[in-house]
Amino acid sequence: MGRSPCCAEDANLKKGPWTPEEDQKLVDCINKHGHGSWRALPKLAGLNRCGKSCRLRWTNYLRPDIKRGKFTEEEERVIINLHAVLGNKWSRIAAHLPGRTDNEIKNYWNTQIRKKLLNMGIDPQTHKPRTDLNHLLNLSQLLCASQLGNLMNPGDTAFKLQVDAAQLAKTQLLQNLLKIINTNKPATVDTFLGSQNPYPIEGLLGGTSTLSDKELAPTPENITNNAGATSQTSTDFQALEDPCAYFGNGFNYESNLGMNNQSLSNSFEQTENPLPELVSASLGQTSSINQTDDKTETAPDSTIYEAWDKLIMEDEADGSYWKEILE
DNA sequence: AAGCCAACCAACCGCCCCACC
DNA sequence: AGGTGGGGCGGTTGGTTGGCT
Repeated sequence: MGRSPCCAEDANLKKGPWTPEEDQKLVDCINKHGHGSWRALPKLAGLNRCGKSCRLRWTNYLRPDIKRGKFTEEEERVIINLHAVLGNKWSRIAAHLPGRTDNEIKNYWNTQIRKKLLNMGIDPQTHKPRTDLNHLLNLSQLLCASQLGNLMNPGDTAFKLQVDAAQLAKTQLLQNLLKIINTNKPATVDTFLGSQNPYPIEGLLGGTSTLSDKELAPTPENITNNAGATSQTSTDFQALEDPCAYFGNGFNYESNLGMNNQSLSNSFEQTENPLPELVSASLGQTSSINQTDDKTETAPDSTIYEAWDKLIMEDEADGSYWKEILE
């Protein structure tokens, strides 16, 4: 099935990094003849490369209008916003960023933005709060370990420390769940970018992260970046050429993504409770993404509550702890 | 100084789409 | 209408680089 590779007929074609000489040949040839046919171009240029490789080298590196260097904050916001609308359509996203190639944007997304969103507790694919429950599982494991240890080694100070840690974790979990219950604002990428709490999920769980420290450790830089994004409004979308055009008639990406001014102003008014709307985002609000990708959104919520129930059940043997907290 | 590791990014691969015959 | 070829796209790989121990 499928077509054979364009250059399969000649296994002697060169692959790998381009030399300056090859670059020069390619540029000269395109300047002289243009690139009418990529397949014919290598022969014309005197290159032992396949046409596809030439095209890639030209479009991703040698084209004169390519803008190199670091992405600006504005470019980054445009990428995030467009990705929320378009998904991994890198070439479509690149069309809105003059001088940037799809490959460059894709790399930047995978190496920088993706990590930033994960840091903020946002799923980079759905642009919604992460729904993996590794944190809860870890917490549960910690609780099990502490309880088991307590049973087996009642006099062991190390296990007592574990028990203390587990109780601290419980306290934080309870406090954060109460906050969430009292929170009812819609979740969008931009409310997270504008949030004062850049680690919504981590905040919920009091920092029992399962990602590596490098990936998730709150850094001054991250916090600064997030704070700097608080000025973002829907004008970021307005600044784009016309994202609506992608969807033909009737698609209102602003309202579907919760990007209208009302929701934005609401989100900024609630800065006294910076936690994300983990509950309302999936139980209440239904964005277009929700509607098209519902299958990924239902199970995690119930699992969160199951984990919560499990915690309560585990503590039922000794209910005094919860009585103390609730009092 | 050497080795290890993580991050970055250029380039490749395989598939898809579309124009042309 | 169906086959074929070329170009384009998105995912992935692997080489390079820089930081850390």
